[in-house]
Amino acid sequence: MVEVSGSAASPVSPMRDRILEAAERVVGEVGAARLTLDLVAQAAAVSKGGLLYHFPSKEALLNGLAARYVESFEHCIDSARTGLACDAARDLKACILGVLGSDPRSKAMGAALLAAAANDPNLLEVIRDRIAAYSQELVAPHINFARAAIVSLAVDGLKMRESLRISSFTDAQREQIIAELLKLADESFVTSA
Amino acid sequence: MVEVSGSAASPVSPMRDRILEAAERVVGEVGAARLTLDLVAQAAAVSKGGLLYHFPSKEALLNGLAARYVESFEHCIDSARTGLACDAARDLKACILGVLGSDPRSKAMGAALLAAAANDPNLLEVIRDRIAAYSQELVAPHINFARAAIVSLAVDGLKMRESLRISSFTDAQREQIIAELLKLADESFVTSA
DNA sequence: GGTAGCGTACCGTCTGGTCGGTACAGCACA
DNA sequence: TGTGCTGTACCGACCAGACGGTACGCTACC
Repeated sequence: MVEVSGSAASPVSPMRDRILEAAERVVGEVGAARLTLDLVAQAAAVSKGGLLYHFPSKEALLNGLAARYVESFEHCIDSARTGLACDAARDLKACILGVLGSDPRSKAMGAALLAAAANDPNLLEVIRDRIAAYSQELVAPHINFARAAIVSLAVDGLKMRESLRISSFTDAQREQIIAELLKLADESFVTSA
Repeated sequence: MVEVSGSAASPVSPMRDRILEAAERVVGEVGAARLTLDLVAQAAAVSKGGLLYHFPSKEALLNGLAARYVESFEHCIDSARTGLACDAARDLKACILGVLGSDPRSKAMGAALLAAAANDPNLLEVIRDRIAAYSQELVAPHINFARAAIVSLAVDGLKMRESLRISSFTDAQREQIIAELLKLADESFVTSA
């Protein structure tokens, strides 16, 4: 798809990223159903031809959005993990802080998910796989499964509400919730016996 | 929007409901962005003219979907509340059981929300208001706010995952989670002091 | 005959995608 | 050094079909 190396080792083309960012903006503003190639092209300050050069079809663009969504999450979680102590609840805590850590871009990322889901439910398979993998990690002898699952579900729920802009928590309440989530994460790992 | 009363006091017309149900099915199958009037009409076994008689525009149809979504939730929660003891955590528990109580229809309801959000973000205002009202109830002197919020967020998260069909929990795991949620709901109300 | 409820045919616009063309950078070669 | 060739990146006009919405007809019922 991309040359592995060469003279121009550009990180997957700046124009591609510009288009994806523009697409996220458009989705956030006019809704996923009104996401048109013309609108995206306009928002990215590129011609429709130029857009279609990088994304041969609308489906390709949506795939790009979905992929970017997943990658962004992975990256946020990974970078959150590096700053955490190596206790048992580390991964779960990284999830909390990574997902809810306010990446300015992430506001629009939820819209990307929405766009993908709206246009083609099959695009959700990437996310389904990812969630299945994470859920699997919650099943272990020393973990209170249900409690850990609730933490991860609450993270999802809050993230989703914020993406759809239907959350009504104040910043202070949000902080409280995150703190409580971290506490619950720890509690999920205390040996019950 | 709807006549308050009149000769034909039919419970908002069976055809209307048939159309809305069909719309939910279509959204679930082909995605919110491909929700077309023709497709809905076909799924409801009605002509396009008939559809447009009940919903003068696509926006009206989407409004109907959003309203149905909210009403369905209210109804589920209310009916769940009647079967619960009158303790402090009653409302929160009703939320858990009402929302997650497997209403066969509710699978498609999330898709309706999605459709509304995708086509017109403003349609989410109804839901935003509703959530704000519920969130407000969580702020009270005898409630552990953060914990109660987490319960409600986890309910949302699970509901959302199931609506988008990206949940990977087994039935047994789901039961476990619901049981734990109920436990957490109770814990939210124990007097800390 | 008037109206509610629904069907059918049709229209204008929007939209995804195609296609021919342009600008330019690198490169070989004389 | 200049000249022609080639591939990349991008532009913009255009088209065919899809889609929302309109106009109008039909039937049953009062």
